[in-house]
Amino acid sequence: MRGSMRNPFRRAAASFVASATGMDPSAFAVTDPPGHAAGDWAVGLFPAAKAKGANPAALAAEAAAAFTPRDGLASAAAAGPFVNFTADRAALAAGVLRDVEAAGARWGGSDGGAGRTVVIDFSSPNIAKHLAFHHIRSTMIGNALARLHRACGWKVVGVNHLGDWGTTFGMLLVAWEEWAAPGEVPTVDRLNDLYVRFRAAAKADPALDARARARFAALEAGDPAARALWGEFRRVSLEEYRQVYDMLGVSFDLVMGESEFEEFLGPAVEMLRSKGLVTESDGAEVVDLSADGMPPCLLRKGDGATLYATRDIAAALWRYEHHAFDRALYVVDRGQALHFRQWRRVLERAGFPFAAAVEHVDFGQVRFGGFKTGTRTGNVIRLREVLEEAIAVARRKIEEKNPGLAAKDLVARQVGVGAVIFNDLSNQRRRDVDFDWDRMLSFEGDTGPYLQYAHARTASMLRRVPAGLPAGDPARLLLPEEAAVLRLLADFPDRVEKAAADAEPCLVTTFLLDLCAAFSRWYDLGNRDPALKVLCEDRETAAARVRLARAVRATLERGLFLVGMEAPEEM
RNA sequence: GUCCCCGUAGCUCAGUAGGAUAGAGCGGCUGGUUCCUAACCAGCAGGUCGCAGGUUCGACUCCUGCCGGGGAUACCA
Repeated sequence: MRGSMRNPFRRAAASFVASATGMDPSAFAVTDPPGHAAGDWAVGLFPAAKAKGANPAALAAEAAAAFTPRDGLASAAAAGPFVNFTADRAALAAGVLRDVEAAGARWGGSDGGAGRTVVIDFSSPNIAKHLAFHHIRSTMIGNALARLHRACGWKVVGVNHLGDWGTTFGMLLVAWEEWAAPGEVPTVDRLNDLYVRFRAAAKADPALDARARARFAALEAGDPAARALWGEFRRVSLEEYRQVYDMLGVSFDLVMGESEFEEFLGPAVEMLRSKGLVTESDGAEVVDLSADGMPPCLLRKGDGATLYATRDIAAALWRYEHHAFDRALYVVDRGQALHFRQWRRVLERAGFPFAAAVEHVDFGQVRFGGFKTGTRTGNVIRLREVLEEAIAVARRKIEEKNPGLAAKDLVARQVGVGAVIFNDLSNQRRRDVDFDWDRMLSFEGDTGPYLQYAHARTASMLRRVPAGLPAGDPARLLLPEEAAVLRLLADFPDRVEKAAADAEPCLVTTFLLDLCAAFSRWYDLGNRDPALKVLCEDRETAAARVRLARAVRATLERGLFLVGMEAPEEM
């Protein structure tokens, strides 16, 4: 955790050490002592030792000796080169509860992004195909980043940039015209099959590819029949996707297809040409990037058709023109890293100041049975199928564990979908993921349902809070297990901010796991000793613990929301 | 060939400003439920942090090389 953090206790620790050594607080990292046995927070004196050429242990001893209680810190003790700080327990509880309660629904957020706009390109499937399981990656990472940025005060424009243009649609037109039954109404299922069938057929008969190119050319030229059919393909795809997005709880501010950028492609190429960036190579128009150690960026094929890079350049220009972003995130798998490096370099070379604000938020690929999944290889698991299976498993669990539950179907959806979402967001996004049904459908251990379960337990407990409890004095929260929970709660705003800044949702999911573990340990104390229950006999103590439980519940709900998960009250 | 990512416990992963005995979950073995929801908690076993050098007072973390896995590498996206 950095010195510029918002956690007031960490700040206090850093600023004390800074004042004791005459340095800037930002020079010091505030860490967690191993197992928190020696204190709540620790500061290593290494930076000061380096600056002064002194022994860090001596500096730590000196600083600890000079410590007087302040800002919620009760004591400081040197341990080798570290100073370990222990919170004043009552002040820790009072400070954290006050912050959580005062922030209300905005807890964890900030106004750090106020006045700034971020455009987030996510999900962005190619239409006329199923949403495959791997689409969950861009969709849920992007959705989490959108929510995280909003929580940090940014204006967010979430864009679903549909792949609805290109020679693929020439193939589909040919396939449909060739193989569809008279009067047949297209479905995504059917289109997906036709696409696969076409590719197989084209292997044997190259003439089909030529026809596909011709049909796409007709589509581009505005051929009414081609346009109408394409429009129908697009419509049924969007309807199918809408259902899956609804299941996932995902929405967009803008749904735009590549087709809509058609008119900007020519001008974009001309603009680059006017800047002297376009050269001809083997009949194609390219931006030479050999000086940057990269292959050329192709703008136009030999036959004059534009490419992916052309469209992304035009789209970036459009987005800056219409949304004047301060940050633009492209949540796209790592396989396209070179494309995005080239694209960004072209924007830089063209002299656009916003080129520095665009980021490829890359993520690892999904593999199944050792192979990359994808429509082209036929190694496809449908996202919808995974979600439905998870919901079914959740439904069975509910029947087994909580048969009296009222809204079984609703909760089964929340939990099943939550399990799948959490599974995707629980690791660093850059890691490749192996699709594994057992892990996906596991509801125990470090899983989404574990988080939701902890939330449901707090909610359930809070429903039983007796009337007329006193206000709740934080000074009653003196158990070490309570301190552990409070320490974590105090870190929540920093984690949210860092997750947005690093575009890394797993900073929130791993935080939530830590919080749940700390909460569960605290809660479990009541199984051994009724006096350690939240709702214990002593009304003063119960009142204080209820406040802490409410803070935990609020943080779990908020954290789950930020990563795109539901927080059921019962399960 | 070149470039990028990864390599931490049997499995899946945290550990990311270089700092105190490397932490979880799963799986295995032991315990805990007259219950604020056990979808939980506690304990035990399990590690040459891929290998070899280097920088440093100090390296899982930074640098170099090697090995292993994955990806990318101009007219697909």
